[in-house]
Parts: sequence; C-alpha cells; structure tokens
Amino acid sequence: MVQDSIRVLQTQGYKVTKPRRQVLEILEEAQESLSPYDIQRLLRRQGKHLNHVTIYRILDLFCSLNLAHKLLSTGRFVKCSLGDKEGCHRFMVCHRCGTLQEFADERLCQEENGFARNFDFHTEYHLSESSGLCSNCYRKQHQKQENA
Amino acid sequence: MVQDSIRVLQTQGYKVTKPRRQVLEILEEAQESLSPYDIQRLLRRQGKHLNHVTIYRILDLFCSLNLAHKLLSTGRFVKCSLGDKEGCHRFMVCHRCGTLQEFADERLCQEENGFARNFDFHTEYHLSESSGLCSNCYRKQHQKQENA
DNA sequence: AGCTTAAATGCAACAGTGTTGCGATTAGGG
DNA sequence: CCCTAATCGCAACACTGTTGCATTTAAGCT
Ligand SMILES: [Mn+2]
Ligand SMILES: [Mn+2]
Ligand SMILES: [Zn+2]
Ligand SMILES: [Zn+2]
Repeated sequence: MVQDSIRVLQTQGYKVTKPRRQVLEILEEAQESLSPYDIQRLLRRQGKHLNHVTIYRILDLFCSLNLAHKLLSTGRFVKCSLGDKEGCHRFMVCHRCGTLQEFADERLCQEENGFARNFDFHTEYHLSESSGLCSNCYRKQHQKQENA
Repeated sequence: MVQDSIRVLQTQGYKVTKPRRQVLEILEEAQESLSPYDIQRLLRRQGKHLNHVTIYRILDLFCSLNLAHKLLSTGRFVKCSLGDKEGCHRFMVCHRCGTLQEFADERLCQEENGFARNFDFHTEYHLSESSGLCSNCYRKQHQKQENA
C-alpha cells in the first residue's frame, strides 16, 4: 500500500524522503481521518519530529497526486484507497467512530450530471460524503436502546 | 425572503435583533457564498459594525434552524433557498463566479442510500456539492476558446 | 564511496480563523 | 415604562495555515 504510493512518487519525479514516508505510514495506519496537527502529534509520540509546514506541503502534494484526500466535512485527510486514478471518489463517514469507506459509482455521477443539465449547469466534478453509522456503531446504538 | 426567516426566529422563540437582521440581509443580497469575515467587511462598508464573535454565533444559529448552510468545499455561508424544512439540500457551485443553485432530489438520495446498504452503512444525511460552470460562465469560456 | 545540485525541509515570523468567559446592552413580555 | 433572560461586545487566547529564506538531503553522476 505504502509501496504503491512510493512508486507513484518515484515515477512522477518526486523524491522519496523520510518525512514523506512517515506521513504515508501514519495515514496508512490510521483508522480515521487526521488533521495536519494530528499527524504531527502522532509522529511525535513515535519520536519523529516534523515541522508543521512540512506536513502541510506533503499533504498538498499527496492530494495533487490523488494519494490522499481532504475530506470536505472536516478538512481532515485520509489515504486514498482506490488508487491514484482520476475520477469521482465518494465517502461514507461514520460520525461516531470516524471510520470511513471510499467508493466510486458511475451511475450516481450520471444521475447528478443529468439533474445538473436541467439547470444548464456544466458539472466538472462531484463532492460527496454521506454521514451516518457504520455497521458496528449501528449495532451498539441499537443494543443500548434495547437495554434502556 | 428575509421576512420568512424572521418569522422562523419568532416562532422558535429567538429574538429578532439588529445584528441578526443585518446578517440576514447581507446573505440575501449576496450572489455568492460569504465567510464570517466577509460578512463583517461587507457590513462595515455600510457603516454597520458587528463583532466577529457575534457573526459566528448568528451563523451557528441560522444553520441550526436551516436558514443558512455552511458549504463543505469552502466553509462559507449561504442563505437557504428551499425553506427551513428538514431534508437533504444539495448544491451546484460555479467555481468561476461563485454563484450557486440549491436543490433537493429524492431519487439521488434513494440511490445513495441503496449503495450504502451494500456496505452495511446506515446513512443519516448526504453532503453533496457539484463543482462546475454555470451557464453564463460556460458560454464565456466557450467564446474565448473560439477567438483564440 | 564521494561530489554535485535541485528539491525538500526547518525555522521564524506572521496572518487569518475560531473559541471562551464575562460584563454590558437590548428585545420583548407584563 | 420596567424587568429580565437573551443577546451582544470585548479581551484574551488557541488553533490553523502561509511565506521567505537558510539549511539539509535524495539521488544521479562520476
Ligand atoms: Mn481516492
Ligand atoms: Mn437549504
Ligand atoms: Zn462507526
Ligand atoms: Zn459562473
């Protein structure tokens, strides 16, 4: 996974530096999305010290290469799980535990584009995040209500 | 339009204050979305001085009453144009002039929910903004390319 | 393995954004 | 015209994000 991203960096002519590796690894490990300062704190706990400016610049680069995404709803970052290809990447985010699923669906895009045409709007890309509960958190929530 | 919002404030037991009126009017006039500090600057040009803390608190209130929305992509605010009812409100934002259309579409929601169920995800609400060109800006862009 | 150098990082300083507590003001009911 | 809870303004602060420039480093080349 991290290897794939490293290969993208290389083939695009970017250096594979220690800070870039470290940010990749942190994003890979994380179950939830991370803010730039979250990343700095997590790395510091591992004895790795990165300047926040560096983290910002690395995240910018990763996003431009589609190795990571900046979530709209929170501004936090996640590692892309669909590869670095172009296209519309959508998210389902659990608002309880923060875990998320990335997916792409051509039909949804078609539908949205069709709707937009009615308004004479020329869509270039879709930004889409659904908020809700993952199966785990839904089950927990449900059990609580039964016991209450 | 502003009148409708004022009525919502009254029926919900909130005071109709001068700052709240002023923010409502600015949002109503604006063609594009506004940041809290944009609102402060615009009002100041009209000789109206609001503390930024006040503006933040007013925008929080308006959003909680569905009188305004905070755009995901920019964090800027727009007046809701579909009334204060619950439901999924989507946007088409022109990335050139900033104007936007708000809309709601039950079929899109159904489709997204159906997709989520396959992942055992329980959707509570959709966050959706399409980015592209409005008809005006599309025409301008097109003409430019012809002349070039 | 040691040079070389463009690319990347670190640092300092700063600007912008957003939050909290508390005292002063005000809308709106009696 | 009072009264008072709701709202606002102010001060102080924390967090987030940006820029310019000096220093370090990855990686290509001997
Ligand atoms: Mn992706
Ligand atoms: Mn709305
Ligand atoms: Zn969850
Ligand atoms: Zn436009």
